[in-house]
Amino acid sequence: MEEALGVPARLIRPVRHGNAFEETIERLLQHIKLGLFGVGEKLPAERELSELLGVSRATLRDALAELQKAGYVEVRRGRSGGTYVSEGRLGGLAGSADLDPAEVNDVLTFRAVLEPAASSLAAKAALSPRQRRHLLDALADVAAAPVELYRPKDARFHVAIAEVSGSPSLVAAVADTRARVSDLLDRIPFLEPNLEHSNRQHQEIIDAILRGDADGAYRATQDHLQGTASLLHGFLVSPENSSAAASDVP
Amino acid sequence: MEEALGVPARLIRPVRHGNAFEETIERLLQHIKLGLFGVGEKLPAERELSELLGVSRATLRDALAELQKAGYVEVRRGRSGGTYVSEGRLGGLAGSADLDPAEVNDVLTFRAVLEPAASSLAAKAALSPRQRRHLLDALADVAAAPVELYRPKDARFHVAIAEVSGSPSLVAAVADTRARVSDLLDRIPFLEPNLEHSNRQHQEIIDAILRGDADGAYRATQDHLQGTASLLHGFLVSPENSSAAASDVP
DNA sequence: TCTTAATGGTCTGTAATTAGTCCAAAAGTC
DNA sequence: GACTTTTGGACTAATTACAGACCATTAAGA
Repeated sequence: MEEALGVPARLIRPVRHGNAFEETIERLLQHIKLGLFGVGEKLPAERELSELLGVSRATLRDALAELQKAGYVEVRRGRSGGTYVSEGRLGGLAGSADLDPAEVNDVLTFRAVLEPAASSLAAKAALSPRQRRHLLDALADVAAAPVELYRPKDARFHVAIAEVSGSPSLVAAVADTRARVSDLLDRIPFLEPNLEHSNRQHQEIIDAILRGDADGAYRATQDHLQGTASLLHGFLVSPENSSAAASDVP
Repeated sequence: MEEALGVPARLIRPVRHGNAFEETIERLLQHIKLGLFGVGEKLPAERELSELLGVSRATLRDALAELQKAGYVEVRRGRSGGTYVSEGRLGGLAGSADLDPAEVNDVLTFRAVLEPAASSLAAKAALSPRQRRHLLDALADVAAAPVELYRPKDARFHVAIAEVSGSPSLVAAVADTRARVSDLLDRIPFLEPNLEHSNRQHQEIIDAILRGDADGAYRATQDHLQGTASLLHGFLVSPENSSAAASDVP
């Protein structure tokens, strides 16, 4: 695992991860899967969305056409038409497929760094009434979600916490990492999650944040992540792979 | 600051930040400024580098030509020729220029999340002799650096800590954030940094990591970041901008 | 010394991407 | 019902980016 420490090649990452078309599809899919655009809701208009994504309308349209063909969205034209997120079609096909241990460790470690910190920052921030409302809305939303919509609502909830932490970079990192975890979860057989337990933990996190208890929020979030971490680690056979990933960070 | 909470538009980021040419220049510059390629050292060969950066050789060459024109690198042809990092020309022109308070807060907050966590993870990991050596080398390197080379060596040191933390994503995030801080520092008048104090803190961090003291490493890193944070905050006039940024995360 | 290998330098054809314009449908507004 | 606005749909020309082949230069190695 540890070849070439310090050799620049190890630290040089690709500037681009595929062409604009592919990256746009991936980004849109990420937003849909993370519940950023709820089922049945409308995406921004093409002209606006292409602007937001920093991509030409032509490229965006190619990507949207692909998503439409795959059944993720429906497109209607005319005034108050637009691109609408389809029902169903969430959470991929629970095919097995091999988890890359390095990817699992990386994403779980990184997430264990980001999310508890986000909760802690949220607790320390002087939250406006709007922000409190936002958190409570997200909490209620995930608590009310049926099992098949749980994952996106859950993701949306955790991103909401990052949103009130005051750092856009942190929000982006949390969203990216959630998407990566989601992709990993799509690759393992579906296990009925313990929604009640999860919701209780969500409540704890929010309670701690709203009463300004940074340490409590940090620890509650840490505990909450543990479940997914163990689940994913359980699907890595080799006992060598466990390492310190997803363990706590003070 | 808090308009449109939860509205998707806020969470949609550009897929690309400019064209491939610009992104490549920026990335190379980042690597040079962060001391990834030391002064006088040779960058990987064009064919290899273009592969690593995921960009065509033509585009990479355009970018290198630009860097050459700006005096950052020198190019020699023939066998064992290549692209060499020039002396001098580091650390931009200490022009004043306006700091964007949002950017300052974002980057300092994010960094305060990432770096202490990286140190803590490094302390918890079972470090191989090579990894310990890598850390000690980086430490010695920064301690021996003359003032004009301090910034890149310092950055390299902190990236080295992230490298042994076991999460490539964390390494990338730390490197990116360091680069952003560096850009901000370039925009304020040069203040002679207290190198001795900084080096003592580096030593403390490494000591804690090597003896496996995660909490100690976390706190030492937190303290170390405080200096830069105060410095940058000092250049933001409005008292409203301080917020919780760069404060500690449990 | 001669050969070879590693490197940057140059060119060409193709594909992806963009910006811009105009068209067509649907729904609101008067 | 006629007009206007908002939306997706379709085309074009220009630019950017790419892959690949080939040339030129230099130093290492036989």
